[in-house]
Amino acid sequence: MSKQEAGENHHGLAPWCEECPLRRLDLFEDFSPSELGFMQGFKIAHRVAQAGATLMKEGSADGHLYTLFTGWAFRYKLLPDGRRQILNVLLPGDTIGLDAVIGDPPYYSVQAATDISYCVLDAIRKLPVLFRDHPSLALKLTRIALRERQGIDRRLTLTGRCAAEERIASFMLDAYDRLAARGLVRDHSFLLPMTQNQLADALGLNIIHLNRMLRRLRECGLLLIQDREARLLDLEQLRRLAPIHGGLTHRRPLL
Amino acid sequence: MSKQEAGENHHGLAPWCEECPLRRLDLFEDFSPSELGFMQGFKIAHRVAQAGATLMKEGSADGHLYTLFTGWAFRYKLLPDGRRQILNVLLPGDTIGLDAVIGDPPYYSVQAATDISYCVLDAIRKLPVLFRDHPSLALKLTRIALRERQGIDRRLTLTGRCAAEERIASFMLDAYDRLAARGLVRDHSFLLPMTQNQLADALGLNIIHLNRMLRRLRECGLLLIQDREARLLDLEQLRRLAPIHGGLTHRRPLL
DNA sequence: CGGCTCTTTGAGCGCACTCAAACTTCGTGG
DNA sequence: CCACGAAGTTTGAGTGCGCTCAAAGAGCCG
Repeated sequence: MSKQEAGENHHGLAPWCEECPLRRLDLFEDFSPSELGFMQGFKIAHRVAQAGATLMKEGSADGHLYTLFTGWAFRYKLLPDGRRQILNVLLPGDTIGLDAVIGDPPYYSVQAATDISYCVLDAIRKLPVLFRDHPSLALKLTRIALRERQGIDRRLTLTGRCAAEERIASFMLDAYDRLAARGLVRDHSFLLPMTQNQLADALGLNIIHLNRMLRRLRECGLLLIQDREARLLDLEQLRRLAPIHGGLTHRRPLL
Repeated sequence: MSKQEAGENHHGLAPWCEECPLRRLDLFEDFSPSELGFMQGFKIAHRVAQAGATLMKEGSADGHLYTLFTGWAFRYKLLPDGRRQILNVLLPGDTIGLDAVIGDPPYYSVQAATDISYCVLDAIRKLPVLFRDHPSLALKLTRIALRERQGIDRRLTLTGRCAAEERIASFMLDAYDRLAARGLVRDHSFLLPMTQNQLADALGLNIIHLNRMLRRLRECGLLLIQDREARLLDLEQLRRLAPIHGGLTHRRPLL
C-alpha cells in the first residue's frame, strides 16, 4: 500500500464558504450570515488527496478538523493482528476528525476511497472561540457528533443482529439515500468506489462470503455491482429485505 | 414484561450537585463553581426506578436529559421482528438521552437493569442557555457525545471482527475497568446484573452459544459468573484474549 | 510479458445458530 | 404447605451460515 501525500490547493476550485455548492443542497441546514462569516475564518485551506491517501492516523492528532467536499472516504479501526473494521463511510459534507474537539488523538484512521477534496478547519485555535462566541455553531457541532453516533448505532445493530443479505441490503439503501440527497444518483444507480474487501470490512463479513451473497442478490434481481457502479434493480424488495433503512431524512447540520 | 413506573423523589437521599459523591471520584473532571451553580438550576428532580423500568422509549421524547446516579441501565434498539441489539451499558455518571440536544425523538430505548436512581435535567428549557452562557459546559456535552461514539465504535469493531470469546473477554474487562473507577470492584469481582439473554444481545451472540462460551471460559479458569456476580479469575489471560481493552482511562466529563 | 490487485469459484470445515427439553430459582396463589 | 407458572440457566443434538484454504480468471500498469 503506497502512501500518498495530500496536496495543498489555494487556488481555482476551492470555493468560499458563501458560495459553497454543498450548502445549497436541501440536505443541509441553513446558515446565518454571522455563522458563515465565522466559518470563513475557521477554514484555513482547501486540499486534495488521492485515492488511498491516509487523512488521519490512529494516535496522531494534527489539531485540524476536516469537511469532506468531494469524493468518498472511510473511517476504520485496526486490530493489532491486522483485522480491520470500517466504522463508517464518509460522503461530501461529512465532518472528519471530530475528536479534535476532545483534544485526544483519534483512536481510528481515515482513508480516502477516491480522489477527494476537503476543507481544513483550524480546530485547535478556533474551537474555543467558536464555543464562546457562536453557541449556534457549537450546538451544530454537538448535533453532528450525535448524528454520527446514530449512524454507528445503526451499523452496530445491523452487524450484531442481522444476516449477511440484510446487512448488504441496508448498506446499499443507506448509500443510495445519502447519495440521492447529494444529487449523485441517476436511474437507481450510483458510483460505489469501494473494493469488496472494504465492503466486507464495513459489513463485518468475510470477503468471499460477501462475494457469494452479492451474486445471490444479483441472481435474484435485486442488486447489480459492476465496474465500481451499484445499481439497485428492485428497491421495493431491497427495502423489504433490509431490517433498518430510512430515518435519516431530516436535514443535517453542516460545518 | 410488566411495565413499572418511575417514581419521583425530592427528599432525603437526593444530593445537591455540590455534594454529589460522583463528582468526588477521580474518574470525572473537576467542575468550576460557576458550572456547578448552573448545574444546580439545570437539575429539576432526582428520581428512582425499579429494575426493568423503561426510562426512554424509541420515538417519544420528553425533553429531559438524565444522569444515571446509581445502578445499571442499558440502551438498545429493537428491530421490527423483535430482535434486539443492546448498544451500550450505562453506569453511574453516564448521560442518558443526549438526543434531547437534537430535539428529535430518540431512535432507541433505555431500560433499567437494576433498581436505579438518576438526576433529571431540564434539557429543553435550559440547553439553549447552557450553550449561550456556559461554553465550557457545552464543550463538555460535546465531549460526552464523542466519548459515547468511541464506546460504540469499540463495540462495533468487536462485534464485526472478533470471535465470541474475544467479545466476552473484552466486555468483561471493560465492565471491570469502568466499575473499578467507580469503586464498585472488590477482589477482581463485581456485581453483573444482566441476564445471559441481555449479555447475548449486547455482544451480538445467541444466548445458547454465549452460555457455552461462558462455560468454556470458566473451565479454562479465566472467568466465573455466578449469582449475578462476575469474577475475573485470570486478568492477564483475559487481557491477552481481548483484542480491545483499556484506552478509556482518561478522566471523563460529567454533567 | 510478468507482477499486482481485485474478483470469482470450488471444496470443506467449524463456529455459531436452531430446535428441543430438563433443571433451577423464585414468586404467587390455592 | 405444596402446586403451579414464569423466567432464567444449562445441556444435547443437529444444521447451516459464514468461515478458511486454494486457485483460477480478469483488469491494469510498468
